[in-house]
Formats: sequence, structure tokens, C-alpha cells
Amino acid sequence: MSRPTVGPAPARRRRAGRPSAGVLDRRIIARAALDVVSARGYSGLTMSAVATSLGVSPSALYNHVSSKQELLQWIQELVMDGVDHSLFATHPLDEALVRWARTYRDVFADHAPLIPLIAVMPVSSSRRLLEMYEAVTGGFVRAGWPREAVVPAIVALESFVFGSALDATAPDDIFDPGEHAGTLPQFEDALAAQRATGEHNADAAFATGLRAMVAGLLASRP
Amino acid sequence: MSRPTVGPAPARRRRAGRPSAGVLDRRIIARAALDVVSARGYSGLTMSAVATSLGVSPSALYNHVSSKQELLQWIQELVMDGVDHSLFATHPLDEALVRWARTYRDVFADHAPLIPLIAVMPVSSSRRLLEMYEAVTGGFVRAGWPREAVVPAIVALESFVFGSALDATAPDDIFDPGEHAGTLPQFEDALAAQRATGEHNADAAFATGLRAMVAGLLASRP
DNA sequence: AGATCTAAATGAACTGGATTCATTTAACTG
DNA sequence: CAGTTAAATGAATCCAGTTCATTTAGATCT
Repeated sequence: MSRPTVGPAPARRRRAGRPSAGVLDRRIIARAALDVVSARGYSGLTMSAVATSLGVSPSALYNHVSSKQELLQWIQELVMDGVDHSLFATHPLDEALVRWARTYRDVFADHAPLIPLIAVMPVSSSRRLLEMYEAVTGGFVRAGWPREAVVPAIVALESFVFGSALDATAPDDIFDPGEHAGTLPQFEDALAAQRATGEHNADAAFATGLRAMVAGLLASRP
Repeated sequence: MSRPTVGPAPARRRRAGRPSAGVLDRRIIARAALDVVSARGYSGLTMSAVATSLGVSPSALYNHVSSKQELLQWIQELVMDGVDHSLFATHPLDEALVRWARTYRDVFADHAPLIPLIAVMPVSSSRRLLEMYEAVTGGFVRAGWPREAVVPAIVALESFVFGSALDATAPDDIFDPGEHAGTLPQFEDALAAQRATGEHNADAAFATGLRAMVAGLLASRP
């Protein structure tokens, strides 16, 4: 195999100059990048890898995307499609929140490197993202929340979701005390007890935290 | 000024070969790295910058640290010292949790780039970290929590803390809908209302979420 | 129909940054 | 004192992201 890449094969070596048919555009590039991520993970996501998978030279990408940062934003938009905010229009707030948070966390657990990016990126750059916030806000408002308390509640849940998504990527034995075993009686005890439940640690933590935060928010509705 | 760097000035250009007095060690390097971060942020934290601030060539660092990753772990350990887990021994669980989470979040808000690292790093690599978990666990146990429920509760809180620390680094106007203004009635309304409170968004969200999660956890103590 | 302009490729070159390696010298060890 | 090891230097390597001069195709203008 001479071309161990992802995506459509370039029919033949292209010579310089503008090609007859448009080869690249935003959708094509974003899709290819996402495929590269699926195949090789984020450490394998290089401009060069994306270019190769499209049968194009790396510099060609820069006619369409201004930086790798921007490419990551495109990926993030695709990924956000997996977040389900449909229930806010029809279901009780707690149910809708749980479904929203679960899908949000699951989606970003597979795309953890995007988290530091999205946590800081202005939302105005993505129409879809704004629509999500509109839907979630609607859920709170319909449940009778005062306007000024809604945004902090959303952000608090999102923060928990992002943190949990990061945590989900940690190895399950992350808490193993290693050489310090035997010196931390209560912690090791608690650890063993939780292990005995057979539940994946990160999943149990997410379930616990989500229940607690949703309950805590609704119980104290301002 | 010919040497716009941080840290002690190298007396004079050193010639090759092992120097009489030990120039570097783990503590010195970690400290210098932290100083570089303070002065120029994480984007300015390069092996070369650390070396320069120590009056040493970059390759010299590799006699003491095996990679930049490892150096970041050293920094993380220093930073963790700012987290206050002292109250678990003496105060009610909710108070101790709130203090712990606040200091935890504040400290990592200034070191956000470490978060993806620490969220995934085995805790066994840091004695201090393990001691923190021992203290926090003690707080839960003393409050009557069943062993197997403690670790998920801790991880849930930590996830929220990490997410909030990331959020704290976002610009305050991150939610500005920009060109889409006017098309998202409820969200824009909620945003304006929260803005009118005068509170920094990230701070309000952290306060809201922390209260909710702690209340939610304690209310449902398993 | 040509002249011109613009978009979209190529490929070579540039810029850091992390890391490695051969070499040098000092200190320790037998 | 010879031999080994630790800890520097400086040059070199290896990417990755990005820029630039150049080439060519299609669109527009006259």
C-alpha cells in the first residue's frame, strides 16, 4: 500500500495551477479533518495529514482556511450536532437538562482537545451554538426561572460537562496510588469500595454530579 | 538591555563541560518555568525560554527533565500547593468543600493549560495530590458517607472545578451574539438580565454551580 | 476573441520548538 | 592516577504550521 491515508484517492498527480473542477471547500475540508481525527486521533490531525487525505498539498488548504485554529472550529461545529437540545421544547426541565448534558458530555469525550478551545471561543462564531443556547434558555424560562438566573445556570452545567468530558478520557486506574499504597487509609478504602461496584469511575462520577447539580439547581430555583 | 529574561543572570558565558557548582536541579528548573509562565504566559513557556532564564542552553535541561510534559507536571505540583484542603479536618463538610473548590478553581484559572494534563495524569505521580484526596475523603467519611460513594462525589466536584477554571479564562463578552443579534429572543433577554446584575458571568456561574452541586450532593447523601 | 483579473492549485522555503547527539570538562571512585 | 559518570555546550534533526513566488483555469471586460 503506497497511500495509507483516509478519504478519496487523488486520481493522479495534479500539476500546478487552478484545477478545472473545484477540489476543496469548507465542507470538504472539515469533513476530511474529522475523518482524520477518527482514524488517527487528534495527535494525528496535522494540516499535512488533512491535505494528504484530500490529495492536495498542505498550502492549498490555506486558500480556504486561515489557520489550524479555524479548522478546529469547523470540526467543533460538526461535533456540536451530536448534542441533543430537542427536549427543552417538549419535556420537563430536569429531563431535558439530563438528556442535553449526557449527549454533550459523550460527544466531547471523543473530542477532548476541542474543549479548551470551545470554552473560550465567542459563541457568535456559530449559529448552531446560539440556537442551542436559545433552546436551553427556553427550557428554563418555561419552567419559570427569572431571566437573570438562567445564564449562570447554563454555564455552570456546561462547565461540569466539559470537566466531565475531560475526565472521561482519563485511564480508569488513574487513582491507583502506586508506590504510595498503604499510606492513605481512607482514600484507598473509598477507592476499593467504589471499584467493587464495578462501575466505570468516570461514568459514576458524571451520573452523581449531574443528578446533584440538576437537583440542586431546581431545588433552589431563584 | 541586552537580556530581557527572567531569573538570575548568568555571570558569564560558560564554556562546555561540567561546571564546578551544580547549576540546575529539579526545584530550580520548576521554579524558573513557573516564573516564565508568570511573566509571559503559557504561550511563552518554551524549553528555550526556561533555559535562557537560567543562563543555560536548552539541551542542558534534558539532563534533568525528560520532556516538556514532565516539566509541566512539576509546575502542576507547585500550583497544587495553592489548593486549600485544610478545612476537612475541622469544619463541616459543606464549608470545607466550598473552600476547597474555590481555591482549586482560582488556582487553575491562572494555569488553564495544565487542566487537560492533570485531568488525565495518574495521581500516583504526586504525593501531595494523594494527600489532598486523603483529606477530602476524610471529610466525606466523617460526615457519614458510605465508602463507595465518596470517590464519584469527589470526581464530580473536580470535574466542575476544572470546567469552571477553563470558563474563567473566557472573555466576559463570550456570549455576545454578534451578527445574529435580534434573532434569539429568550437567550438575548436572559443575557441582558444577567449582565444587568453587574456580576462577572464566570464568577456567577461558578457560585451558582458550586452551591447547587454541594447542596445536591449533601441532600441526597447515599 | 483577446486582455485582464482572480481563485486555487503546486512546491520550495521559512520559522519556531522540542529533542538528540557528539563532544567537552569536572567530579567522583577505585 | 586512571576510568567512569554527570552535566554542560553547540550543532543538528525533525516536525508542524505557515508564507510566498509561480502556475494555470475560469470569469469578466472591452
